[in-house]
Amino acid sequence: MQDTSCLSGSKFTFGRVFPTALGKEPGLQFLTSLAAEMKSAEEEAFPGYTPNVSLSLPLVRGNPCLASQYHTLQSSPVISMSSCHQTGFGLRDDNSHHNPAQGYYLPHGLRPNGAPALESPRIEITAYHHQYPEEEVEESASLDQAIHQKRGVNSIVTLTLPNADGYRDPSCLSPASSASSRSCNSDASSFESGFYNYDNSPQNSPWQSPCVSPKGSSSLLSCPHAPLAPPSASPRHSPSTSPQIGAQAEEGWAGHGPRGSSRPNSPACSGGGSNGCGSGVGKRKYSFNGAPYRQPSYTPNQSPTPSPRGSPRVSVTDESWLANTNQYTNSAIVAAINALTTDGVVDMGEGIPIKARKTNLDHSPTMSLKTEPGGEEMGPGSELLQEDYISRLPFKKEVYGGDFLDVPQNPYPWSKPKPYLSSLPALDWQLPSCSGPYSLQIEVQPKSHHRAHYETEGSRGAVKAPSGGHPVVQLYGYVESEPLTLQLFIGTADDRLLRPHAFYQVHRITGKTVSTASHEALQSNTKVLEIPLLPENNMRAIIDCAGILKLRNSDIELRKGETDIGRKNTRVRMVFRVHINQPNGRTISLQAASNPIECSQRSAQELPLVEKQSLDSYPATGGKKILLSGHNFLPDSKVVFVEKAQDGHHLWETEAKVDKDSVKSTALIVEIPPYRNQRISSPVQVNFYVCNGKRKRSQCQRFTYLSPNVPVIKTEPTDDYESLGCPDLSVQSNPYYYGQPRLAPIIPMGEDDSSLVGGYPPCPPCHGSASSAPASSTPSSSPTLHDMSPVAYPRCLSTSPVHTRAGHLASTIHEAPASLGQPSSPDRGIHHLGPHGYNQVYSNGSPSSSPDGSDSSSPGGGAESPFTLVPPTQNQGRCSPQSLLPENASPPPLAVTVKQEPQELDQMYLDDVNEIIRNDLSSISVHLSA
DNA sequence: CGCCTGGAAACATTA
DNA sequence: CGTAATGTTTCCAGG
Repeated sequence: MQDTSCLSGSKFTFGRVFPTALGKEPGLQFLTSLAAEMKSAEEEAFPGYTPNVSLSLPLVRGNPCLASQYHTLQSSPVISMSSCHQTGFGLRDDNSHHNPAQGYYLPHGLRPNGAPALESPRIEITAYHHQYPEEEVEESASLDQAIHQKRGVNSIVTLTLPNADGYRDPSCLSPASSASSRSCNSDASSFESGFYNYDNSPQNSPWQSPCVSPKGSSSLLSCPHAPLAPPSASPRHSPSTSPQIGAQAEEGWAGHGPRGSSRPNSPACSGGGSNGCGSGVGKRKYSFNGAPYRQPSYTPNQSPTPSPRGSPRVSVTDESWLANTNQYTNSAIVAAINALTTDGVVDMGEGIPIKARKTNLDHSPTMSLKTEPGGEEMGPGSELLQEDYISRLPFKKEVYGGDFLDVPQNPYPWSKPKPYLSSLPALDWQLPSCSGPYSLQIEVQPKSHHRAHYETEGSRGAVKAPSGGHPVVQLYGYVESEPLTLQLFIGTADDRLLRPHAFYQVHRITGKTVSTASHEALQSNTKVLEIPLLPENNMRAIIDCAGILKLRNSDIELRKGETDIGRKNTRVRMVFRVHINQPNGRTISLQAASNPIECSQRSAQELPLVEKQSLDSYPATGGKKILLSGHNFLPDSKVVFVEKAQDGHHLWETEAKVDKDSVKSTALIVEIPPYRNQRISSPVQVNFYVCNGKRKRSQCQRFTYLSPNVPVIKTEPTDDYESLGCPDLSVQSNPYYYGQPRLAPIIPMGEDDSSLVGGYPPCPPCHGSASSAPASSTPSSSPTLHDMSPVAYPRCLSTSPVHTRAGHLASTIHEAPASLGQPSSPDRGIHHLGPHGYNQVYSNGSPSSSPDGSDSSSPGGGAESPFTLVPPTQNQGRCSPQSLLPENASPPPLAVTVKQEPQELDQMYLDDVNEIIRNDLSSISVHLSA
């Protein structure tokens, strides 16, 4: 089933893009095919095409929807990506550049039409971007905001949606789910889903056709649906959320003051997963029960969260630095806006509800955005800004628009909108951690466990480092005297592409014990903590101001567009971003994600966690002992080695011998079991996990069996591997990647590869601290991903991944758009699903330079947008700079790396979740198909 | 008094 | 359908 669903999902999503690939082949083939296709596609699409960049952007836009979709897809996508990478790499050397890009692009590709997207995309994209940014709110209010957003409080209409949507939806299934959800939910989500759905469902059609077209992104807008959606959405929203208070109330859904009343059922529902929608809906309703639910906390006005408005800004400091940042960004922003406006506007207009538009219009002027004093206006002000963006952005607009409209009232001051945000890449985009001389690294990783607090609880403090201190992030290679802003948000830690976590939000911690100034902002429903990176501090920041807030599963799942399931989805990563303006007007955006952080009290106490392993590879003969370091190991813990085929099928599974005498809660010695085939000619990658019981498994860790004769590094072999069923193999020296192939792929590509990075392969795990987890690389950067687990989405991988990627891709594209031109990128995008997807688009500005600029992007384009993308090469971002270096050295291996991908291993764990998701997807897909 | 926490009861779902 | 195993969310209490 899952498979099916997945597949279907994928199809939907990007089906167009490479439907065949996805749809057709499930497992390995899937990858393989993808790769092939990718190549072909690329070729086709862009035969000559260069890479790039530009395209990507477009895609993105086009797909805002896509994004959503992909989100959903994501999981699977990953895999694809990998394949892509491989392909890319292998295949194209020529393209190599492209490849990378491709990877990134893939997503675009995802968009099926990618191409189309390209065109329009620009606009759309822009909007897209903007949207997010727009949202930002500042301050503490953020919480509220966040909440609102999530809940839709704000808005009006769809409050919810927006949030959800935000990235999430997209990711999620939205499409698929959306469909279902819609049905279920009804409108509410609709608007969001609107886009998503539209995309999705329609997508099939729509996308491809209409939407896809250029504006795809705008699709929302552009798409008739979109517009419609909004309306409907609004309604929904309204219903659900009503505006502010009302909304809250609604949101409050749950109402219940004390839990007593009833908790919302949510979670469980989610569990239901598939039903999800239906149930979800139901749930919510139930939850609504009238009770006001907790509003208290969030209610808008009140400031729900602790952070009161006041605090937010609190420190002058914050503002000041903010100001700085803004300043410089402003120009860029403005430019972007203008650009955006153009395209976006138009579309937007259509898509957007009247109200929204109005606002937009009004605001538009906004450019000033930044400014906005805000005042209470916050609502307004922020909205304004947003609106602008919104207008541009299809969905958001809608969403926000609606929200905004309603919102106006928001009492919160959120604040000031930071204009510049708007132009920034969406939070679900995958960005590299290194670009050119710059490298964003997590010098000190956060602890693997951090109990998140509920809104009903007081803060549980800032995330800490294993040493007792706090995480530390540093930007290397920046020699300017101008301070920068480090953004922090809570991202997912599953095997899908990194994206904002729907069930967790960063929580700003203030107080005498906090030495780092921070400021909250909202970006597409995701709270973003902005921390100053000062030259005087060597561009290093101690993150002692960030806690993690847990949102109730039921609340989130009820959202219209939300497709993710909260149950057992308790791992997160801290995601850091920095945007560096370049003299040429472009902006380089870097991202680094931390190792996974388990946020559930119970899971943290019971689930085994492998942070380090003394050996990552060994000859197939096995027999050697490995020391595993981590937590929650028990005398009866078991270590299971598994090998899965690309399609997720188990090829081999065996329990390794554990030295029970040496077992400690934090260490365990296991003997490497002999591989099933002692005559492998190339490295075979397998996974292993620690199991304390049926439902208590650690995430999968990677391990590579080497050919007795061959050295590890080999390259490629993909095929072989594939045949074996092994996902990756090799190369990886990095142990951890697993996660997502994406990483690997990385590639240099980039647009230019230029970037340096490109050259490098993905960075391995560099994380600074890395020590701990293996960090896999996650897409984002981080290494860590590991398997966290759970999340499983495994099976779907194939499918899902797609989605995801798409999403990412999209994102990538966005940036690109700006710079790159649309064109090419798009194409590529399409092709490349690339796992990498990430890479981004941005990359180079070159693009911008080039062509795109003009064209394409108009919207946000390059010019406008400030950023350029970076090339990410490594998309993964993660690379740690340092690591990178090394790796670079080893680059070759890289290639290899790419292959890998996916590991679906984890999936097993995830299964629960995955299944659910799948089910949802399947249903969705079904709908779609229908 | 308020922030942090660790623990755990009360609920909810899933097996 | 009842029960056990799991998970989530809300409370409590101590530092």
